[in-house]
Amino acid sequence: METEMTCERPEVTERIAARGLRPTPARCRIVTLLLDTHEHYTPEEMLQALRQQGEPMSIATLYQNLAKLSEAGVIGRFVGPDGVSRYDAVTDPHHHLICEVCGRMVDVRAAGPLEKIRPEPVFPDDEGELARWQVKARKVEFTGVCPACQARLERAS
Amino acid sequence: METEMTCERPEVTERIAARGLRPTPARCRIVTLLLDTHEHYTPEEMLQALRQQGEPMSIATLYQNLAKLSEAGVIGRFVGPDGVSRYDAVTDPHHHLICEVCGRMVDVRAAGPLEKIRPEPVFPDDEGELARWQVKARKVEFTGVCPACQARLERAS
DNA sequence: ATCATTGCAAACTGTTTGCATCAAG
DNA sequence: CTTGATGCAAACAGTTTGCAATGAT
Repeated sequence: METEMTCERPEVTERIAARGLRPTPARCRIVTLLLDTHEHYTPEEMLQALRQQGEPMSIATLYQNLAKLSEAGVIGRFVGPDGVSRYDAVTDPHHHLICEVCGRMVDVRAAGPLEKIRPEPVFPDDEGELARWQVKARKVEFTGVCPACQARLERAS
Repeated sequence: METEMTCERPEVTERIAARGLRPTPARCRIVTLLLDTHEHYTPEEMLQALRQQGEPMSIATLYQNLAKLSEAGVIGRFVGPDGVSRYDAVTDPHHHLICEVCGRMVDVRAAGPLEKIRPEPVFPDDEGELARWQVKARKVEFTGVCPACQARLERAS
């Protein structure tokens, strides 16, 4: 039972250390997993993935480290439409494209005049107040049908 | 202990019945609350609001009815950034403007060439697959600072 | 020696379900 | 009389925390 003291990959070690966290084995495994896939894992899914790699981890340790890593900006975190936290390796602001059939989600950038999109009131009474908001950012959630589901739907029709 | 058999307001009764649900007292109170405010209530907040109006309700009844009402399209539902469900009276597709300081959220429409905003890959490997997605909708989450928080921040500086 | 990390178990929060009671069609 | 609504209590799922053992500096 040898204990690996740092990550195998210097890339990972550096990424963690750069944010002032110690690159412990648990953290390295988490970050490596996220970097190698472009998945948006829930904690539970990560646990399974790590278990399959023969590198299991306590659920408490996982949650503790996910919190630290995401607070430090080493990994990204958001809450899915089902209310469950999800984590990914992309920390820069980005957007999501979600398949309305299977729920799959891919990271995307938004091309086009995003800054030109402005909020306007749904309720007329909000008009005045809305004008005094300072709008700083826009995040777009694209929904549609992924290629795999399009094929499946066609076949079924 | 008289039992009100339908809503006081025909508007509310109709809205519920139009979707094939019986306008029971509990449902009427929920829908009335959402129509009268433009809040995005969590179930817990609704419970408090109803209690203050002297019309409390069992938490189970509340959850059961929120599920039915939102599935039937009588009310809108979404999951907030904290992972907690929130409900509002707006069922048409719309967008949100969120204060990054206090978390307040208002319903907005998106003005501008929203259809012109298109997803493009973050990872080059996704390029080919991304082109084959069928993009159907875009939802924008605006973030910024609300007038009240702007004032508070100014005062503090 | 000190401080951070790990991980088990227990606590907590938001949500759902089983079931008995009550009201409506 | 049959079906649906209510509400209490128990069950659940995701997440957090207390704490003791372990490992790193």
